[in-house]
Amino acid sequence: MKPCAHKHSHRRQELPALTERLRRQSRKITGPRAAILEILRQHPHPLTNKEIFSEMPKGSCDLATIYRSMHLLEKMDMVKRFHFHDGAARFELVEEGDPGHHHHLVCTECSEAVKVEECFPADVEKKIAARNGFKSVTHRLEFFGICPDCQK
Amino acid sequence: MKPCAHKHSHRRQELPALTERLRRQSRKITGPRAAILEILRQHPHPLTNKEIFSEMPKGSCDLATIYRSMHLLEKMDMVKRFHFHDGAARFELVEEGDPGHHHHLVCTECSEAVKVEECFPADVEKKIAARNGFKSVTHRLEFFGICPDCQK
DNA sequence: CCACAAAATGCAAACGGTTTGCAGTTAGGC
DNA sequence: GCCTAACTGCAAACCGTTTGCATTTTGTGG
Repeated sequence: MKPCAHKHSHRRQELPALTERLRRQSRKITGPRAAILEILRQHPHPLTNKEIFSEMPKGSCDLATIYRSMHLLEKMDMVKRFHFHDGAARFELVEEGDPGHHHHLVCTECSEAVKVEECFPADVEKKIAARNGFKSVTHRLEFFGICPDCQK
Repeated sequence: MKPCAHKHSHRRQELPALTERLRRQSRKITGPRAAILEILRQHPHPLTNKEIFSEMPKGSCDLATIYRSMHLLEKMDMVKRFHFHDGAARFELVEEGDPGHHHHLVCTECSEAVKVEECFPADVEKKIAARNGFKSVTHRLEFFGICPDCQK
């Protein structure tokens, strides 16, 4: 079987490589954390804490632990947090070194999300920042619509 | 005194014109609603429900009433709802007929927001929608950074 | 001008996502 | 294997928001 060659092949990070990053910061590799990372690895789409929770062998860890883990992983730049239309935060694994900045096209009916490669023009963003004297400017951009399945 | 001639003069809608829109849909002009509209008129920036609440003569209405009013006004396209970095929804008055689609540059420290005229290129958005078979696609875009005051 | 129904309000309880304090558990460097 | 920093479960609290219900108000049509 050939190595994966998708359009935008994010060759999936191995679990050991991920736990290695934890160890490097003297954070512990615990059951819950390994499970969370494995679930994120297997779902290349943004997941809510609840979704992660329900993917885990039931009773294997507390929801609060997931919330805490996601904060940790976020601070370590191992996951990126996204906000869609509903109130719940969603998380995606991020390649090491990769800023993980990208956007999604999200279905407002079923919350299905597809990655969008296009981004807001950097030079325009710079101009907006400069014009207003703001520093460290980024943006949050998501597209919303009705996906093919939900159009029926 | 000359009529206002700001850079982006949104000549402010008169209160009677606003209440007229309510009446047209056989909604009632109540104390709370008039107060809310007046407060929005005087603050050309997105306000949270709590902010609106605290601008009102204290005890003059319940927070729940504001939440309900904002839903009504939103459904009537009289206000637009925005989401910044913190969890709270914010609202801005919208000119009649105007879709009210625009963006903001928001300070992550103090939540000050300035309107941004630039928008994501419509043709690119169309392409993204078409490529994925999505219908009725819009976007949500906000810029975040540190405002001049908070840089010190 | 009044009566009346539809619309709107206050209050308090409940909600969903998220955070936190605390006491007990565990990973992993020594 | 020991010991401590790191982590966990549990339950309570938090924050923005929504809702049910009994009561009040608006403005219409008579």
